[in-house]
Amino acid sequence: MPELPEVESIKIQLNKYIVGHTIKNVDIRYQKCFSGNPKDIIGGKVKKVRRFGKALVIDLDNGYSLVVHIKMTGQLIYRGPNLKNARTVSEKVKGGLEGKHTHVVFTLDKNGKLYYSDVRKFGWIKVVKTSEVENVDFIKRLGPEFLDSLTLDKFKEIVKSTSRAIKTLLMDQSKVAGVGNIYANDALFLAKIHPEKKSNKISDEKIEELYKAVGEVLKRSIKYGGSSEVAYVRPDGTDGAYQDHTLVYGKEGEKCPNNFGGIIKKTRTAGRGTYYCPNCQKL
DNA sequence: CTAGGATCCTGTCAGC
DNA sequence: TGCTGACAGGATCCTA
Repeated sequence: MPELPEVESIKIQLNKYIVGHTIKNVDIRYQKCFSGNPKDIIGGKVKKVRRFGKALVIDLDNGYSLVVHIKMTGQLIYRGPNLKNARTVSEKVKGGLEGKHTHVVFTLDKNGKLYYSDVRKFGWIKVVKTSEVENVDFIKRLGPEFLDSLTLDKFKEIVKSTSRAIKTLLMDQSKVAGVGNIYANDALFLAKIHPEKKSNKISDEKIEELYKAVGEVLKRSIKYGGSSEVAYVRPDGTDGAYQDHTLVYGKEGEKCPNNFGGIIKKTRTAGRGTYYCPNCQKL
């Protein structure tokens, strides 16, 4: 699922492809995913793309911004002059770029296009004034960013402040921004902490290990271009590769990568699939 | 404060 | 083959 590394990968590519393009037209085919006035962005030239947790912000030079949350199955795909030798679009783009899951098409100048598609329709796009981006509900509620503003001390404070299961805490965007299911599972495995462990019962040493583990897992995935487990693709239309390098996520019944004989187990916590090695991650 | 469930949505897959 | 039901999941909201 798109989490911090996936959205970061999209951000990196969009900064390469759409910056400098002017938005000529917006074709909204599924109203529900779009809010704000589309007219406000027409004529705006893309200045920069930013990321807040799992949300993307496309800043224009006319004082407006697009805030995009792709949730699980949203896709942003660019076609145009900045993408030389356009690659074949991944088969994960169901129905293709002009298929029934394409909900918004931005026509850019110089024959560019930005397609937004989303099979499950959970994602959204909002037009807001750039000065108001930080007041968008989702962004306003975000906790500190891993790999950025979240220091070890701050992380310790957050973890010690609650008795909730550590995995649930890691995925709570208001506590820590950007971590979702895949990376919570893998980081807890790397730090050898049981997903159901009560946060305030974790030792300082273990919290530090976890802090490093999350950072490591996120950075590794960014290097792989994100994880194309279900629907994630990059704006050039290609898949990321982290899904081939997960530690425990999606590996129910397989041997634990530490090779001490453990078999990866799958359970559910807070309604989410949870994978761990009962040998390495004791409660 | 916490956990748990329902909600949004549709493709996929197991089971009959 | 074709239908049905369960499942997946990020974030939010509601109830207990």
